[in-house]
This record gives sequence, C-alpha cells and structure tokens, in this order.
Amino acid sequence: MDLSGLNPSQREAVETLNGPVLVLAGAGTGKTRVITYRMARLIRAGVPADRILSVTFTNKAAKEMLERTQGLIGKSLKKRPWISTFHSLCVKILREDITHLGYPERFTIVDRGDQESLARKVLRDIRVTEKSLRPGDLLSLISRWKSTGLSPERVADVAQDDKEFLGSMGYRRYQQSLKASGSVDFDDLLLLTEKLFDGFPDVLARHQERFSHVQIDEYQDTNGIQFRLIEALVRPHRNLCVVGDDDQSIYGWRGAEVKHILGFAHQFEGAKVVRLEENYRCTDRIIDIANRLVKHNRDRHNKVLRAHKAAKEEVRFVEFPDEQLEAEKVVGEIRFLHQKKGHPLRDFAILFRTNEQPRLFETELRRQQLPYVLMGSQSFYDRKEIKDLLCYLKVIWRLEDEQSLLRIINTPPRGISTSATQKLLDRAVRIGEPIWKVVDAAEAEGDITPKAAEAARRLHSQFRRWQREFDERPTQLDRLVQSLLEEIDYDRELERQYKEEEQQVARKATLEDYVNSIAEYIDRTSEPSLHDYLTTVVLERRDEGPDKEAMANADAVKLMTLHSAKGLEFPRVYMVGMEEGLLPHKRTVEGTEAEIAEERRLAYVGVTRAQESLTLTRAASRRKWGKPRPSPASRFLFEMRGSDD
DNA sequence: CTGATTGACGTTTTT
DNA sequence: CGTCAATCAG
Repeated sequence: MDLSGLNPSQREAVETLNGPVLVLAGAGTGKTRVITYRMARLIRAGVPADRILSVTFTNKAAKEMLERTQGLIGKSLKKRPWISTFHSLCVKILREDITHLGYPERFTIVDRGDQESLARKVLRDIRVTEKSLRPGDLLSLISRWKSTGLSPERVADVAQDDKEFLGSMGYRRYQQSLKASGSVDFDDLLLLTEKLFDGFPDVLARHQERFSHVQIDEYQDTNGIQFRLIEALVRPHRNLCVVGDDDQSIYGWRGAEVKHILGFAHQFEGAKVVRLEENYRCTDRIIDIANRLVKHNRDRHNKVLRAHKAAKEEVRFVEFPDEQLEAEKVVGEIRFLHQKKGHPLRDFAILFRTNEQPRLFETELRRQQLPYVLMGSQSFYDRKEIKDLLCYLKVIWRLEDEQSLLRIINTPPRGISTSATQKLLDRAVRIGEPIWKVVDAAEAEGDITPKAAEAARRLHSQFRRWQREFDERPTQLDRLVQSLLEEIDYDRELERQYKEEEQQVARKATLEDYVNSIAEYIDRTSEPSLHDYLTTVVLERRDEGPDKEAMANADAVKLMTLHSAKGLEFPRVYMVGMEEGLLPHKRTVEGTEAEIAEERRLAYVGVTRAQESLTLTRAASRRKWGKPRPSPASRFLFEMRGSDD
C-alpha cells in the first residue's frame, strides 16, 4: 500500500494499527485522509473489512468516506467496513434488541417537528405557560439531560432553578408519552443503546466481538453517552483511533465535551498522540488570522498550524452601511468574479451564524440570477404533502403509530370527523388499546356514527393490506407508494386544498419528485426496507431534496451556517454578519466566558474553510423587527487583526 | 367547518 | 418585519 503521499505524522497515525491513538488534527491537515488510509491499511493488513467501524459526524461524511476508502483499496470489497454516524449505528444495534427494553420491535423515530408538538402538548398538560418555559427550551433541557445519561426519575434532584424544575416534570411526562407510543427521539437512540449495553452483557459482548478496530472522526464533538458507548465497545481490545481538533469543538450546547479530547491520553493509558499541524488547505494569510484568533482561547491543546500555501490575495475586512447593501455587494462581487474573471460558481460559499441571515442573500442571488443552494434547510420534507405521505408510511410500518395516524385519519376526507376522532382517541387512551380496537365499542355505545365506524374499519383493512404489500415487496417501495397515492386519490385532495392551478401543479410535481427520491433510495441501498427508509429520512441530513442534490453538485453558490460548514472547504469564502450579537451571538454575549470561547471556535471554523480567498463583512446597522439598529463590529474582528491584544 | 383577520411575540447552532 | 396561533365571521 502506497503511503508516499502522506507526511511523516500522517503516516505515523496511519500505521499505528493497534492500541489507543489520539490524532490531534488542526483544520485542513488531512484528517479525513488519515482515517481513510488507515481503514485501507487495516484491510490490507488482513483485518476483515466488516470488523472495522468508523464513526463520522454526518451521514454525508460517511458516504464520502466509504467511497474514498473503496477507491484506495482499488478493487471492490466483498465486505464493507461499517461507516456511519453514532445515531445510525445505534439504530442498527437497537433494531436487533430494543424489545429487551420494553419497546416494540417496530419503533419509530420522531423528527424535530413531532418533538416540538409533543413538547407543546406536555407543557399544556402540566399547565406550564409558554412564558415560564418554551417548548424549545424544554427540548434542549431534555436533550442535555439525556446526553449526560440522566433518567427522568433522577432529574428532579439535580434541577437548579425554577426552569429546570418545571423542565424535570416535563421531561418525565415527555418520556412517558414517547415510550407509550413506541417512539424514540434522537437522544433516545444513544440512551437506549447504553441501557442495552449496561443491562444485557451478552448483547454488549456480541457487539464487542463484531468490531475489532474502531475510529472516530470529529472526536471533539462527542458527548458523554457517545464516549461511554465507544469505551464499552472497545474495552476488550482498545483498538481505538480518534481524530479531532479541540479548536473546532462547536457543539458544546448539545452536550459535547471538549474534555474528552483533552483528556483522551488520560482515559486511555498508553495512548499514542500524533499531532497534525501542516495545513494544506488555506493560504498563509488565512492561517495567520486563524491562529491569532484562536490564541484568545484558554483550555486548549497548544498547536500552531503551519501553512503550505502562499497567499495571492489578502484577507479582506469590509464594512457596509446596512445588511441590504451587504447582501447586494457580496452577491454583486460574486457575479463579477464569475462573469468577468471566470471563477466557477461552485467556488463560492457564503457563511453565516443564524438561519435567518440568508434570506436577503437569497433574494439578491435570485435578483441577479445566480444559481445557489441553501444547505441545511429541510424545506422539502417540511412540505405538507410530503409530511402526509410520510405519516401514511409510518402507519403502514406500525399500525399502532397513533401520532401519525391522527394526522392523516381524515386526509383525504373519508367521513371520520374530528369529533369522532377525538372520541376514538379518548376511548383508546382510557382502556389502553390501539384506536383500531375500540371502533366497534365506540359505535355500539353511540360515541360515533355508524358511517364513521364503517370508514374507520375500511381504513384499517386498507392499512393492513398495505402493510402486507410493503412487507412482501420492500424493493418496490417507490411503486407501492405510487399506487398508494392513486388509491387514496391524493391528487384530488390537492385539487380540493389548493384552488389555484399553479399551486396544484407545483404540489403534484413535489410528490412526483418525492416518489423519484424513493426510487433513488432503493438504488443506492443494498437492503432497502420500509423501516430502513423511514430511519434514513429522519436521520440523514435532509438538505438533499431531489432538486438540491443535483444543484449542490452542479455549479452554484453555496449558502450555509457555520455549523453546517464544518468539515467542508471552498476556494472563496464570505463570512457575513461579523457583528456583536450575531457572532458572538447575543445569547452568549450575556453568558459565560466558555460560551464566548465556543463562538470564537465557530469563527475559527469559518475562517479555516477558505482555501484561497476570505472576505469578512459586517453591516454597521441591521434591521430588527422593522427598525434599524446600530450593530457594532464583532470582537473577533479585532482579535484577528490586532497584532497583539 | 373553512377561510380570513387580528394580535402577540420573537432572536442560535443540529444528529 | 414575519410568523403563527387564536379568534371571528361567513
């Protein structure tokens, strides 16, 4: 195997195959290369591919890594290495044994939207007004507790203030209703896997045997549970290689703890530590300001990136009177560079802190007729018709999934009114049976009309038939969905809902795209199934609506948050909105030093995305709720520029 | 039961 | 300035 393309440090990381290894890899130092070469090396050394596990941060990264590794090996592999995110890995583990924990074999994963409405309902149930605790706050509390492994029962003792106390009651109720409906949220995937490992040693042993070598990318972003899961998995052999950069830890708010990467050598005694400090991505000017910026953080591994590329352009700091002009001029410059200087559009990225910022840029890009992709927005799966269809699929997967059933029980209208639905639901909850089972009794006791009862029974038998069909022909998912749509005559429903012809056409086109995306899913999946599909849709970054994936590969300006830019690189980067209150964000300015440090790392991540050209812009005044307000320059700008502070 | 209008209210990041 | 939920009129 040819390792001549690697520098000595990279080679050392690749060739230390056994025992714990910590690779401290700065931005742009080739850490993904190290992991892929390492996997190829392991396979060449005779380790069966399917005993290698590599954990990535996103599913997209996993996909890329698999392709690259296969490229290195040259020939196609009979067995594939396991490359996936923590969450997808846990789904696979749970799928085999979740029944041990009292969950149904056919569990469903709730997505963000479901989670929010559940949180809202929980708060209503325990009579907490949104003023004292917002649904979003409840969810982030729950997520934080779950990521430290705290169960609802123990949380009340730990609550530190009123909000947390209310939150602890909410948590208990939230968890009860999730479990009662046989659903798990993102954090449960990890939490339940840990429970499984703790409570069932034989299950753990099975998985320990399954993997002989484990690698983790973006190690700085692992949280407590993830750390414990991995620690348990590698306990017998300790063949663990983690790769990360403490300066790029930007998920502290989600429970990620830098201490795992800072303390790795301590946790895993005898660990080999390799530093990668040769940066091949950015010009020296860019590395300069990145180093200067991050020096302001304490509590970090001391590394200094060395650039290998001389700059042709200076880093630019530009100020505009307001955010409108910021968008106009940035887009104008991109258009100029593209049309007059021949820079392809795919070279450009506009990075920002919040999801509200891109709006103006989108308008401007459209006005100046430049193709663009807004990454990370999940608008495609948020469309009503797609959601409806997904709910059909979820009910087909598990007939008892009432949350999903409620959404579509009368869409299209089939004579089951909201009041009848309510009656059925009440009864079902009261006696603890699925809705389907209480229809006859409800009819007999006059709760619902015979017509509604008949409709419900008909729907039930339809669902049972669909379930059979989907179970029997998993490889024809797309065609089954297509015929499902025809059977329920969803087209007519669209015509009913939307009066304008234009709307109807657009919505129908969306559905068509959607069916096509299922076909694509089948093509790229070795063992397609309804369950696998549903988890994929929920877990994968869904920015790749069918049209978007094409756009992303095509020539288009990319717009994304700093968070979603992690791990990517672009020749020409614009970091916009470099203002106090935006970056660092207002909420952290009022917070602790540690939170500011995380914002600084976020800025660092942004800066180090740029390969050739970096432009940092800010608006002197920014509109907030209609009124313009002065917006002071971000402190990070001074830190980057100032020779010393 | 649908559709339109009003009014309160809000600021982060995502697997 | 937008969004979204609650409210009201048809």
